[in-house]
Order: sequence, then structure tokens, then C-alpha cells
Amino acid sequence: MSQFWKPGTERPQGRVVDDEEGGVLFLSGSHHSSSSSRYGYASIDKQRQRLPVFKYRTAILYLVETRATTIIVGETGSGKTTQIPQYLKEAGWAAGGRLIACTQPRRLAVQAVASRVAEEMGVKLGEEVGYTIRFEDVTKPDVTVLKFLTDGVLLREMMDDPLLTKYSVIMLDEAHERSISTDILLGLLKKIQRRRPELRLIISSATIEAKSMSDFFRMRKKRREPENEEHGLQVEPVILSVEGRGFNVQINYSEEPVQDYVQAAVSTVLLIHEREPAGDVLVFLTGQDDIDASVQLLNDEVQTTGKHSSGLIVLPLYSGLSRAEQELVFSQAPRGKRKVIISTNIAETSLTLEGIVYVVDSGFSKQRFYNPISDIENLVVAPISRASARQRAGRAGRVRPGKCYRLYTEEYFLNHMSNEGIPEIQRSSMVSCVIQVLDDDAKLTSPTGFQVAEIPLDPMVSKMIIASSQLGCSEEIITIAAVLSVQSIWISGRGIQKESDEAKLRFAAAEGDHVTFLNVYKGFHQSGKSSQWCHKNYVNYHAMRKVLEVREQLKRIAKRIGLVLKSCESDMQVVRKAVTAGFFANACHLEEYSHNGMYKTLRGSQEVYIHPSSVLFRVNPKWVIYNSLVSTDRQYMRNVITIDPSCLLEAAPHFYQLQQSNHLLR
DNA sequence: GAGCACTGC
Repeated sequence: MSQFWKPGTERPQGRVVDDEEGGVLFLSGSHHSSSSSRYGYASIDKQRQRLPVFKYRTAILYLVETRATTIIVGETGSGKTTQIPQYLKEAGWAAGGRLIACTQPRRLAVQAVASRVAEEMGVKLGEEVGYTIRFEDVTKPDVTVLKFLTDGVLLREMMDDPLLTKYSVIMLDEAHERSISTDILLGLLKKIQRRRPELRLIISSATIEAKSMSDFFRMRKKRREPENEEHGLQVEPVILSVEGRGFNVQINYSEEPVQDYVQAAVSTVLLIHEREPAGDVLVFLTGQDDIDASVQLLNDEVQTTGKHSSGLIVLPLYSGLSRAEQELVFSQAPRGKRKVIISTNIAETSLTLEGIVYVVDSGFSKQRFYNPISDIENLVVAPISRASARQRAGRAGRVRPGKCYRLYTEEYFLNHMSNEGIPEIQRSSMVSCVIQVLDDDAKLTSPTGFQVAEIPLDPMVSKMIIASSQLGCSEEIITIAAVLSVQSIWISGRGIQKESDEAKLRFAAAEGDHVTFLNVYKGFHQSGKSSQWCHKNYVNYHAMRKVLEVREQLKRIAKRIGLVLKSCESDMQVVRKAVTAGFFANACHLEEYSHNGMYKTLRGSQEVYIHPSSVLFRVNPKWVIYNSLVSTDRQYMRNVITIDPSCLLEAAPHFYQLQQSNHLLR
């Protein structure tokens, strides 16, 4: 362990200041604000040196060498994500066959950063610089030394290598977003540090959470491991702050509380357009309904009172849009026109829009909440946190000084908004990730429990796949699992409702949605995977490509864990059995006296209804199993299949024994 | 006869 090669680094010039609580250091470099000149014809090296993070290069390397954990607070545009991994490599942290890892919460960011770094280093992507995301491993063993990956992938790598021995440094980027995977990684990495004192962590976080990150990684003095001290390694974490390249954003608050934020957003946009100089506008609302409504209102305004609002190009932005519609948002507005983008939270973290000068912030977003008693996840419109509000405002200052209009009062911002949002881990069901982090004492059943943990899907889906291997219908079940993993394989939208409903009926199977998916997949396959075929049948071609991709991945995993790949041809009875084996806990029985299609769940007797998008809507079979619940004014079951109640006992005698003795199984 | 903020393995 002690043979690990440590690169020698000079002590930096800057000041190292001890925090009064001991341990936490702020290292203040010289704060010459770098000019924000655009990349001109400068060489890549020159460009790299112009980034704000460059003048902290020595400091960062010094801290990484001498501290187990370094926390970097970097604003957007500091260059930390692309530069720090390169500094580490230049300093020798990738020598001796070790790797440097840099994680991101999102796949797209992983790909983008990796290709940028490969370009800067002048190497081919997938050689010295590579990346890994689910379904895509662009790395070369023994060649790749800088590896970018999603935090979910790193978590999964821990299943095979719990101490992550091949990495010398792990940088967790965007840790302030507190995704479930990031949070679990933070916890596990802290444990790994005790066993691997030579491992270095870099946590990149936004200002506000930096202190709590540092507190988390500070080891208690009593429990400090003596061997770490012998290493000459300081176990107390350190915080280093790197300035960004953002411009000042002037904040304007509403003077009175706003009654209707859609209306207020529309008026504000019109006011900006009337009074403010050129520059695009970004409006944050909560969801598709709000956004479509305000796009409509603004366009009506453009039509009726052409004078004020001519020159406005109004564009919606949310994840449900087609690719072509999303791309419109990135195109530059014609000269003399002002672009107004009305968006969900997608523009707060996932997408970066250039040219935004004005931001209108409704103060709300849709957030997931989980009720562990009913085991139901809900999507609710809720106030955002101050951290979110700052993030939204920051979107106005990327190209030049901007303005942010908050549709709430300053008093509300200061006294009623929470400082930080509730981390995702506290708002979600943990079924999918808990199985990954159980240790040897967790008593996973053999072999099923271990196989379930190997498949990167919800445990119920995994169980269904494993059962299908024994039932001889794994080809079909893997197709169903792949379809369930994409959002929707149907094209939907205004104006084509009737046609798409009719198209769906052509594939409808009496057994329910799962078998309907098989029919669609069969048709798609027989058409030669044709996009025209999809178009004609109101099937989403991009979704079907994704289904193919996921399907191949699942087949590979199935083979690896020793499952039998076999088709049951047209025997849908075994398909239903396999679905039941996975989803027995979601069984429901029709309450016949109710005459309105009300079902009750066997587990918990909750009132549920078949979702109108299901092929079994209004068919109301006596016994069904659902894939998931959507919670609105009612609880709707999405993706439903008919079952035989005797299969329930067969599939899960341990689960339904009690119910049977209570005569709940009729 | 209803609707899906955003991610991820």
C-alpha cells in the first residue's frame, strides 16, 4: 500500500489560512479578474492558461498531494472540470497503471467533457482519455488514464471492486446537485479512505454546501487512523475556492406576491421586450401545461397587438419535446428578433443556453416526493430553494451583465425559501439503489438476489427477467423490460390524439400493455426497423432505437449471469407468469360493486384505476398487475397486464400466504 | 378519457 508513487509538488505561493474551527483551510490566490475574451486564435495551451482555474494549478496539486480530501468550490466557467484531471495527469497521478476518475451526474456531460479533454490533449477519444456511461464504454484497458464517467457507473464499479483500487484520484464533480448516486458515493468513498489512505478525493461543489461537505469528510480526532499520520497525510479536508467567469446579474423582486405566475411571467416578458435592450429571455416555469399556456398567451399577444411584441420568437423547452423542437432553442434568433425560451428545470442544470441576458423566475418547480407508507412517488409543484434561485439567476450572466426578475417578493426569498433543496435521497424510493450497496451481511438470496443486483434495472424488472429464463420466455421479457425502460414508445401531441389512439388499437392485445409492446416490437422488427413504419403507426422511432439498444445490453448481461435466452413463440401464458413473478407485489383486484373501474391493491387495499393510456382502460379485467402508479387526482396504474390469481400464489407464496388466510385472494 | 420536473445503472 505504501509503495504508491507520490508526485512531488512544490508548496504554492498563496496563503494557507487555518479555519478557526481547525482543519478547514481557505486558500486565497491572487484575484486578478481574468478578462473574458473569447477564444481567438490562441493555441490550446494559451487557451488553457487563460482559464481562471489555471492560477490555482500549483495549489490544487499541492493540496491533493498532502490532503486526503480536497473540496473545490468553482463557479461556472472556471474550467475546473476539464483542467483539474489534466493537471493531475501532468503531475504523475496516472503513473504506475493507475487511473484518474472524474464523475458527472449526467451522461451528456460525461461525453462532452471527455471529448473536450481529448481534444485539448491532442489524443483520440477512447485512448488515453475515455469515458464510460451505461450502455457505452469508450475506454481502452491499460491505455486510458483519464476516465470520465457518470457517478452511477462508478457506484456500479464498486460491486466488482469495492475499494476502487485502480483509481489514484477520484474527482466528484457537481456534488452540490446531491443526486442519489453522488450521495451514496460520498458515503462509500469516506469509508474507502480508511482502507486506502493513498486514495485522493476531490469534491467539486457550489459555495453553499462546501462547508457541510467538509464537515462530512472531517474525521473525528479520536478515530483518526494512526497509519494515515505515518503517511504524512493530513486527513482534514480543505476547501479551495476558484472564481468563475460569470457576469453580474441585477436582481429584481416582485413588489407584491404574485397570484398567477403564468400571467405574471407573460407580462414580465412583454415588459422586458418593451423596455430593455436586445438580449434573449429565459423563463422558468414548472411543467408542460404552464409552458404551453404561456407560449400560447405570448403568441396571441404577438398576433393581436403586433406593435409591442413584434420581433418576439417564443419557444417552449421541456424534456418531452421531440429532438427537432428542442434544437430550435439553440438556434440563434434572426437579427432584430428577441428569443424567449420558456422552460422547465431542464435549463437550470442539464442544458446551457447561450445568449441569455434576462431571466424570469417563477420561484416554483415540479419536485418528486416519496411517501414511504403508501410507497407512492408524487410529482408536486413546490417552491424552489434559494440555491436554485441563484442558479437560475446565474443563467442571465453568461455573456454579459444581465437581469433576473423574480416573481416573488424579497421578503419571501429571505424569510420563507429554504436555503437548499431537500436532497433527492430523502425524496425517493430507494428500491433500485439499495440492492447495490448491501455488503456481505445483507443476506442476498442465492442466486436470485445476486442476479437481481447485477441487472441495472428496478429489482422488480430484474426479477421478472430472471424468472423468464426459467419459464423459457426471456427473449420476450427482455423486450418488455427494454420498452418499460424508455419513457413512451407512442407519439403523442395535440391534434393527433385520435389517430394515435386508433393506431394503438391495431397492436392491442387482450392480455394487456406488455403483450401490446411485444406486438409493436414484432412489427417494427419485421419492417426492417423502419422509421417510415414508425411514422405510419404513431410509434416513436427514437424510442424504438433506444429499445433496441437497451435490449442488446440486457441480453449481454443475461448471458453473463448465466440466464437462458429463449423465445416462447406465441405462448403468452408464460409471459404473464414471468411478469407476475417480478411484479406480484403490484397485484390488484377489481371492486365490482363500484361500477367505475375502481381497483384495490392487494398489498394495502389502496384505491387505484387503470390509466386511460392503457389498452385495458374500460376493459377492466378482474385481476391485473401494474408496472407503476401515477398519482394525480387519482392513482392511475400505468402498463397493466391481466393475471391469473393462482399464479400469484405460485409466484410468491411467502407474500400472499397471509392474504389468503384472510380470504383476500378471491 | 389523462398527462410525464430532471437524472442514472
